[in-house]
Amino acid sequence: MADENDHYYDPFHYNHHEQLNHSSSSFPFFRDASSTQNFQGFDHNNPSPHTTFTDCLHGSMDYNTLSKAFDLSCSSSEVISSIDENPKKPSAGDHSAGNQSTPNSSVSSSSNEAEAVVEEDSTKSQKNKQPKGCDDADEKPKKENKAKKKEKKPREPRFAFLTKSEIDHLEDGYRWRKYGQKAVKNSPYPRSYYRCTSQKCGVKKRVERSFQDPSIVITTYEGQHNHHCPATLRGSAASMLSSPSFYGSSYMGSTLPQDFLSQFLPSYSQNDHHQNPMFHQNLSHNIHPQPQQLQQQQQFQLSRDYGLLQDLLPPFQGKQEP
DNA sequence: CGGGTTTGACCCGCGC
DNA sequence: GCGCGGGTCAAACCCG
Repeated sequence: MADENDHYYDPFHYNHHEQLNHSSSSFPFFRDASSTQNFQGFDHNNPSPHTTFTDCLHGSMDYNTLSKAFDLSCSSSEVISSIDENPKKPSAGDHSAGNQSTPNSSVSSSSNEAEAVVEEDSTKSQKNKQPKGCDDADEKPKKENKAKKKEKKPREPRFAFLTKSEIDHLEDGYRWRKYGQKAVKNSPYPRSYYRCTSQKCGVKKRVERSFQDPSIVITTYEGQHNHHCPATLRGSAASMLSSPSFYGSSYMGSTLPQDFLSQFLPSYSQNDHHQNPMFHQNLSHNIHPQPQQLQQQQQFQLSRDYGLLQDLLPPFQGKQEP
């Protein structure tokens, strides 16, 4: 397997050379591949040297800083850790993370509403790069596609976040087409797979509900839109992220690579974000323009417990060791 | 009728 | 090698 990928996808790595080069500074949510799964080691009292957010800081921020960064006024989403799908990861402390039953509930300082994380791409995602159907040729002889699939594309960046909402598929300004749904192991809630309907856009999105807290939706974006947002930004995710409370947060603003944001946020533009009407709106209002959805969408009660985050993730994401 | 959703089958990587 | 599980395909179906 791709040992070359051993150090996971790292937002700074990822396309360092391409889009995020200037962001080499620091991305708050970046989690080093070497770090373990999810938020496991993320212990307040003991910010594990090999884990989670602290890793993101690149020394430029401390835990408190991060916490502040997450202290978003009214976002409805909470970005979680990278979904560590990379099983080969040394299990050092993995199990701790996996212990959903024993979250570090003691942690407390972060009243974050949104936590963004670029999630390392799993090796699995690679196989997806060459969709079977994409070869116009034959539809049936899928086996023939194998050869083609061999070509490994660079991992797409992933960006996951949690959203407290009763709506599974949140508006984000882009149009998505659902192409699959799978049951999630150890979770009563299925995972839905969406693809951007734009022809040349290969951005994918996974949506699943936390098995721990059904009110929380875990949304994972993969890839970058190569087109403009077809619709006015309305989505919670985008709204949240592009809102002043997120982007403009004291720390976020300086740490979140704008390019990165623009990759995922339809309307976001480092040049015009202040012109974006959504940008001025309170998140609580712009999350869902539709009254109905507005009602359904709940304001996220920011968990101060990072441990909760790991709790929210289905076990597989942590690939914790048995 | 076009576009989106559902859903079973299939593919493939990984762990055992 | 086998089974598991995530991810994708694509036919059937649904809906405006």
